[in-house]
Amino acid sequence: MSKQEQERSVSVELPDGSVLEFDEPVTVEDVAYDIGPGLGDDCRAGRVDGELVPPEYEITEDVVLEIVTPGSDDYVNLIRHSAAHVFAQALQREFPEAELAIGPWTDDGFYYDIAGVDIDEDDFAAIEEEMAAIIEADYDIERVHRSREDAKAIYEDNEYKQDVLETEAAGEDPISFYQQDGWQDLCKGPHVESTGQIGATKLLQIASAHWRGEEENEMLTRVYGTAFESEDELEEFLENRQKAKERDHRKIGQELSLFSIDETTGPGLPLYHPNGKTVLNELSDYVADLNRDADYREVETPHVFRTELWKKSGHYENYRDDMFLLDVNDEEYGLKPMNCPGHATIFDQGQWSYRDLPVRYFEDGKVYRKEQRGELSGLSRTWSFTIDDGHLFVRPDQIEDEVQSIMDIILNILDTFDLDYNVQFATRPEKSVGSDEIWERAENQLESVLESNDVDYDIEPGDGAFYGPKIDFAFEDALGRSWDGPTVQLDFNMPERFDLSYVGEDNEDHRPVMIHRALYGSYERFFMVLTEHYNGKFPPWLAPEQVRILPISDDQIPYAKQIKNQYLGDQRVTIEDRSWTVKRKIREAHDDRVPYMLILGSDEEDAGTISVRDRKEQELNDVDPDAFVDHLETEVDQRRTDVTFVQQHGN
RNA sequence: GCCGGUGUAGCUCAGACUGGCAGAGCGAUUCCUUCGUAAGGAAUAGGCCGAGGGUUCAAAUCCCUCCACCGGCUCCA
Repeated sequence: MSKQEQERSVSVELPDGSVLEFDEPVTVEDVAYDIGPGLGDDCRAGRVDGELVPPEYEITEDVVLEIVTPGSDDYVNLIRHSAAHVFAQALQREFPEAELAIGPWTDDGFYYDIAGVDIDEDDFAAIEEEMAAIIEADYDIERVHRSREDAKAIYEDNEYKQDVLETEAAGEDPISFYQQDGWQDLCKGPHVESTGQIGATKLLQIASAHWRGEEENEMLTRVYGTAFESEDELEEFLENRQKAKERDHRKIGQELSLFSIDETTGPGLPLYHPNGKTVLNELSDYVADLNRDADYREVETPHVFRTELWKKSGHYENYRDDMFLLDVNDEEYGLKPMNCPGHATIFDQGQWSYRDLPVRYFEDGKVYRKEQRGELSGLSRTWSFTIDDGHLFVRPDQIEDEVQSIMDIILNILDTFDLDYNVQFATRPEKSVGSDEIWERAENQLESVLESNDVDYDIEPGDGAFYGPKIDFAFEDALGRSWDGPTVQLDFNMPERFDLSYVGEDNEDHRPVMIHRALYGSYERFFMVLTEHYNGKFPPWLAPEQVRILPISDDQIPYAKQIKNQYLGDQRVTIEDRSWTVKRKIREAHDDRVPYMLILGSDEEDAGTISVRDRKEQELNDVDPDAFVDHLETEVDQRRTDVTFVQQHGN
């Protein structure tokens, strides 16, 4: 290192905002010791400008630094990274022929991609036993550097590690390795100091992945696992994981008879049962109200069109392989994969003045897309689904206002359902139509709305639709997988293709801009998200069965009918008339997640009252039926999430 | 589409490795019970063991092909 460089100084900003100045060279560990000797001793890694690095990492420019110590949030990532190594070592003890690819930590654990070995989950026990032995032995985990030449020799027979040497580690010499107990792995760290510091670890599942995530590359075996500082945290994680599985919409969908997908009727083609359709209808009514309030006009288009339409729109060119095509009298038709070309055609039937715009259409439009077979899954990925699809035809000067008002509706909806979400702003993809100027303009307009609404969002470069940039709202399912929901997409392309126009103030023809927007996204997916979000306990306004009346004995069935007819004509109410014990009736109602049970015995009948029990196991006796009905109607009208009658009317 | 796993009663699952009468619990039906807060009792019915082909004296079980589902990867207008 030259003198000149040594004299250079770097500034290091710490999480509390303070800034320290150092002369180069300085490492993460040096900084830690500079702050305090205790911190220096505890320093296990650093997060430098967002990236996790080992203590020896040399800081060569101004950075933001967080010191990682046992107990800090990042420390679990070191544990998981080291657990991945322990797994790999254990694997190779059991299966010496196993070839290692890469083994990073993830949000909730780690994985290791391996090749050359045929294992399944039955092998986990043996490998975990070996892992436990390695952890028990508490081997030191040491970072060593080997020459590029040595590294190449070590991985002579491992094409994956060679690939890593040529890519991630390109230009590096020496190469960073970590070793424990004589076993080593090419790795840039960071890790914990010894295998004994891995508090608890478990292998979770076996899967597969293409090398480097490229479809043309070969398939590797991927073993997922997790690790924590303590056994308790692992237990908690496993419990949560189990609970999440219980919330799976496919399971709840069957339990509550919401929907089914039948092998005979076809894959990815959901059949909605009465209970599911009730929820869908409520959802549809809700957005129909919002749409009418925002001056949308409802339209309807058929499920099948001539493919001429998609040749015109450009979808045919891009997606014909994923469309369901039909031969009708030697003409090609296809099930519609999108609603927008139909809506554009409707717009094109009219003559429009600049004063008529924006024109806003909406339709609950069922579309059909032949998704990859391996992707079909419950309601999250289907061949047929319904989009609450809106298309706006606007003047260029109206874009921002319109996108803003769509934003308002979406944020309002998300609030109604109390949903967590992530927002992505997706920009121009490689395969796209439209000029540079058009794209830039569209992207700027969307981003400006995001900024002015103070929405947190990630930019996804190149992830936009082929016709325009978009804003996507994504939800996570019970298993942590992310799915797109609401969306706003600008489209400067389709108006061109359909030669849409309006007459401007200047009496000349002008090109409108099209905005595609969905509030739920697809009903299927949104239904899935809600089912899992509520764990099947739908808010009263959505619940397929809002009230179940439980007569104590058959003698009260007439009274039950009377209560239902007299007070609950507008609600979804059933009477449990099976000759079961009361205990059994209550248990069943809880299992069915019915918001409210009305329990009617001779006491209630004599007094003309009801006993109300809610699904939160709260109960109130001697209730005036009118008071209950009023409350329920309010909960439904206000689309409240919680059932609150008992706590609000109890003592 | 790719890799791996799994398909047995309405549901959850045993049986499969090692071929030899297709099972359990829940649910359903019928009867008894009429019940006061999370499963009352008894009996009965219920199956092309995903589909097709093969091996075998004999196939839920072994082999092949296909279909569907599950997990992951890739894709996703």
